[in-house]
Amino acid sequence: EVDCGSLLNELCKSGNVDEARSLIRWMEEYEGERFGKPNTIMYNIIIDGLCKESRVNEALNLFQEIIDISDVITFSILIDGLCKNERTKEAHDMFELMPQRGIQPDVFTYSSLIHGLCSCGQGKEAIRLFNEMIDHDISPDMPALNILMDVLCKQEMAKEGHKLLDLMIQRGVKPDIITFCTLMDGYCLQGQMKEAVNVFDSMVDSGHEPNVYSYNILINGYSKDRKLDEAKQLFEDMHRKGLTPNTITYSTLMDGLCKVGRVVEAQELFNEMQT
RNA sequence: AAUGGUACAUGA
Repeated sequence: EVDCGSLLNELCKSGNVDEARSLIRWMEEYEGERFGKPNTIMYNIIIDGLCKESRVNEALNLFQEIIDISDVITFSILIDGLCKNERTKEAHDMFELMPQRGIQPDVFTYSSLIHGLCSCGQGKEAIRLFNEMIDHDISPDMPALNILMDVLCKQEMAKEGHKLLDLMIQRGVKPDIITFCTLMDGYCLQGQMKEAVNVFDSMVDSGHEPNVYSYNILINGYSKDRKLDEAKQLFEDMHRKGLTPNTITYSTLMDGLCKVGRVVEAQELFNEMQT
């Protein structure tokens, strides 16, 4: 059973959802002879695999077939899948149908929907849901807090986000590198580079080695603020730390340079990137 | 120890 689940998982994660699906069909057919019935976990693996390939309709069809054995994970997978394919309305509907099936949303379900709503500009509703989650005595874990941080930041409420960070520290919850990066990006979005750099420093102080995300975020902040010398400086710092810039690093910096007319430097970067 | 959620750029 467990090994079969692992196999299905391997297949899905390596882009062979169809193989995994046939395997399940096979199990359904030979049920009782060699194997037992496929269980909820196995179906969840397939449904998630389909969603991750943007085949949400197929995922929904399979869901209809196995709705009687679906669980909170099945719902979370579908809500996430719908949201990531710009179908937040349906995700929301599905969320509201859960209690009718006797399934209560958990922190993953809320997080998926909150994140989805935030990504399609429904920050207010996202915040309302976060509060609803708290009211239901579901305590936010690190990813859930990071998602809330992102919601606040994308609403240009970096200052509120900063309060959330302080609150976490005060309560003995150790923010992770994503918490810091998300807040840095929030300050960058509002053009508050001094604050962003402050967060970068507190990130380092709390023992997190900056990664490519941390640098990309600050480089982007400076670029958008037309401070290309600072941005280039960070690009150098990054090298000195032994970090390898990625495509995002290059396109961020090249875009910034182009937009202030430093096209030659952008071209140089482009050449460097090819090697 | 089989399944779900979180951070960065450009472009249409």
